[in-house]
Amino acid sequence: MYSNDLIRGTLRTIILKLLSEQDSMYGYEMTQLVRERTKDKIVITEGALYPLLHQLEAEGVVTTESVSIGKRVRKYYKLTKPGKKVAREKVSEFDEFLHTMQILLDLKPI
Amino acid sequence: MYSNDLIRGTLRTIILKLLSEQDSMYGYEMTQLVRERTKDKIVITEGALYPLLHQLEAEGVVTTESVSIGKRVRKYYKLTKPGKKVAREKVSEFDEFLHTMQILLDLKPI
DNA sequence: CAATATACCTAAGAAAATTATGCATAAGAT
DNA sequence: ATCTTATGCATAATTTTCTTAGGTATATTG
Repeated sequence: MYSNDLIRGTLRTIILKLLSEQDSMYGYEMTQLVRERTKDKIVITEGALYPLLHQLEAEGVVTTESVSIGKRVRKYYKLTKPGKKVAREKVSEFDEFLHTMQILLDLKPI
Repeated sequence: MYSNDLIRGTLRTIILKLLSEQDSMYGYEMTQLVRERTKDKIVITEGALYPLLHQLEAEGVVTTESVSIGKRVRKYYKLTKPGKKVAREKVSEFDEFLHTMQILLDLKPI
């Protein structure tokens, strides 16, 4: 698990990337997928995730659909058409940013 | 210039890295070096920088020395011995973090 | 001699996250 | 059977970190 300040600022990018791959996802699923892929090195907290998802919805980046699974409800999130563009731009901006940071910090490429 | 939320959380790492290369630097010099190296894509604001430098001093990561240049005063910052270790760890943690993000976001290495 | 660059600093407020809750159902373990 | 863990949503108080906006002063350049 990385210290918090590293992860700070990356959450939006991560979520948009996942949604641009998976077509449709619910919150809990996102937290688990990130844990899996990063071997618990990046853990998304719910207190950060849900407010962000609501914000994305308010911005029109995603739409939601609630689906009943037994007696529980899952809320699926899906990128809107403009949301897809936002996601592409955000990920590509982050990509560029990583390059810049590698140069700035004189880190070896992978 | 990247959107602010990307840079968020990276300032401490950047400063520690610069200090571990340059031996001794003053605040304004840091802002200029970062601008140069990143071609203005990352710009450190003074409102963020100086409080951080004071914090690093309070933590014992750096020591300071004020030097008069004509009638102006420059405040040079230098890593302490434990500070050097802190810097190495921080940069290497960030390096690892970048790798993890590249995998998570499925970005091509450079 | 005016504008820009150098050089430090702080304070108010915003933004994004953490931490701590809360509620409820489902599944697995003892 | 029942206790714990996992699933699944959510919010509210606080903290951290940054932006924005100031303030002061000297040095340099056009």
